Amino acid sequence: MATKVNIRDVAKAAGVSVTTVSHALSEAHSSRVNARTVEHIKAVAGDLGYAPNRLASGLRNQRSQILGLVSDEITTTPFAGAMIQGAQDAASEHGHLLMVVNSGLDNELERQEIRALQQHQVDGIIFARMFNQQVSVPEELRAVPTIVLDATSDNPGLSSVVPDEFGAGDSAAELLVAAGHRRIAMINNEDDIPAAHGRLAGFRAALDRHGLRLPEEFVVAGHSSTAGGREAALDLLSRPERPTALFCFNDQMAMGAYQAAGHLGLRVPEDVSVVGVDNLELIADGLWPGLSTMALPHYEMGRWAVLKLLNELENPEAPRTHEKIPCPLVERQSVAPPKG
Amino acid sequence: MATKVNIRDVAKAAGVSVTTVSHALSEAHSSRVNARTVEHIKAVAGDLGYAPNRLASGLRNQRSQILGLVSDEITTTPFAGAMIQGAQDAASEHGHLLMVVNSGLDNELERQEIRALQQHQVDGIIFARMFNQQVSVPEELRAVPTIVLDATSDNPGLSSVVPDEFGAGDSAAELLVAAGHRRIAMINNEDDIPAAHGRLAGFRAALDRHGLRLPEEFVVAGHSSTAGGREAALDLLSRPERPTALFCFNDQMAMGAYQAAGHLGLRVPEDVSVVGVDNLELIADGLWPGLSTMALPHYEMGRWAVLKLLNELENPEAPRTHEKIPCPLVERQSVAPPKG
DNA sequence: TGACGGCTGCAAAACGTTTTGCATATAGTG
DNA sequence: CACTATATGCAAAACGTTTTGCAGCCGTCA
Repeated sequence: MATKVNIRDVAKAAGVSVTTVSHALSEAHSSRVNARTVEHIKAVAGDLGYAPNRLASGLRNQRSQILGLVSDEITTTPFAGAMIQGAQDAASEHGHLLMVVNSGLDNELERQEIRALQQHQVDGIIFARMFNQQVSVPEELRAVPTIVLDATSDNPGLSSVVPDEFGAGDSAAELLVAAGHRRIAMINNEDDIPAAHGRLAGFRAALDRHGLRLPEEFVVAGHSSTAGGREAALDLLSRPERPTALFCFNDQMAMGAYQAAGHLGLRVPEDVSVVGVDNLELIADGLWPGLSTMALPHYEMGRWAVLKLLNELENPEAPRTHEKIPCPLVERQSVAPPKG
Repeated sequence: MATKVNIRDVAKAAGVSVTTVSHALSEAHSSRVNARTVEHIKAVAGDLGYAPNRLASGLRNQRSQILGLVSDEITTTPFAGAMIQGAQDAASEHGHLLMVVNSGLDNELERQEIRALQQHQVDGIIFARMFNQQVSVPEELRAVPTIVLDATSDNPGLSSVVPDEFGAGDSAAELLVAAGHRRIAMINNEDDIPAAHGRLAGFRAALDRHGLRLPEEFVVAGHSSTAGGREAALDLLSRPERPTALFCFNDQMAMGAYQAAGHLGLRVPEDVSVVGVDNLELIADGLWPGLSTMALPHYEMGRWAVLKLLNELENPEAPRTHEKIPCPLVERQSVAPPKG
């Protein structure tokens, strides 16, 4: 392992002082040194493969150029990847790196990890959840600029970003109404979470707008899983007055709806149209026919969180904001006009 | 934001020198200071909420306590989460933190990210791929201790860890044979990758062991996707001498096999048994009936990689090793004895 | 009583940067 | 030619640790 080359080596090789090298390389201060010298120093630095030690510069500048990302159940959800990628892309574009920790549901461990992040002098922290929820962030975060990702904080002093759940429900209804459906049911998640309330509210609002009432018996809630969706769909689709279209809380429940339809001898989309939420490629692309679904903007939320954090770091007085990011429709083949 | 408390503040508050505080807190050197003093210093440090600045100690010790994890397509695969979690858990248990970067398929970007990691003085790097493959690692990694994760390197000087693909195929065959099947087909991935070769070889070896030949026409390769699995299964299951059991390259292809079976009026597992590989909860748990499948040990591989890296850091002369981790069977309901 | 050894604890240097203040050299002006 | 203004580069301090070498103090033993 070639022993590391430091700024002193560059100075020696270029025949100038350490100061001059630092200035020459610093963009902001390079005006203080002769253009020809700058050129020369850069060449020498390049030849030597010099790369500044960020530990040292972080120490000196009180700015580590590291952002912490603390998340919960990264393992059990397929969304984590997109969120991390969005955050990392944004960070990388601005010369920052991401330190990722996750602690499952263990609060004590989470606080410990946050302290570890702080010891490494992270410049700020993204506090991420894997599904939209209301959280109260650990108190150790008081000491660090923080953005809440895919959740809202009880502390309004923290900026946050969540999907536009209402809009997702609204767009799904629009899609089905535009296809000509009138008898549309929703298979909701039984949990008391913003996504369930928001999607239902948006869905209902859009139907209202079109003069279509959503009858109570056309909203059935189940466990948020394929099995839960299957049971709910079995119920709805075996009624005498069955709906011609189903809006499902998520793609997993929509997968259950497909299974129920198949079991009852109904075809998607000829006999029943289905719309999901999440755009899990694995499911939405895998189902046959492909599932039209509202994509959850995990990548964009990750990006937004980092950008916002960097902005607040730059400008500590910037107002805190609470962003909702739209959920675009991804059309596949699960929606068709109702028969007859 | 309360201004940070440093070791000097602790020393002042405790009425001793900075050195003494450092020694008292250092476990290894705490013998150099009176036990009562140690006690006192620890108390004061606790009261003040002192936490050592790792940037500074890293600079001084030439040991950042940071590990880099560079991966490719974290977004598009659901495995990334488990791999990262495994790595992070192991790192955290040993007082290290993980810096995660991913670069999609952009090699230039990847090298850039690796250099960024190096600037932050990571102690070592995990070079991870999202599916088992042969790689030649970027040359910048020559300068840092590196472990290859879910891939093998053309450079044998790098330790690596992959799933036991052969074993997965072997166990799958064992399961089906034990259930009484004789006419068993494999739906393989058409790509020229270790997983495809390994699983097929293991599968074939186990059948051989039981005196069952795997006829060439019972190995059909398709695109690694639900659609690819569907087509292959459609082919296999509509033959006059159709197989009674299908071993699928992965869970997505198995999902396609379910669809094909459904389409042909065959039931799983009564008419055809199915086994997958991956144990993607989303699919394996979501399918109806649940899919029996060989779990890919992503969590364990992540763990192993970090542990091995830490070990090589500790002990640079440790021999490099190339590990295969077993793929345990996760039984659900997709296997039953053949009819008649 | 004097010397020696063992405990304690301290001062200072080092890790690799960045930046301020100052010194020198050069050019510009009356 | 004297003097000022400007351009260029350097030395040194600081960021917060860790660790080596040394000094003071105490007790012990001859």
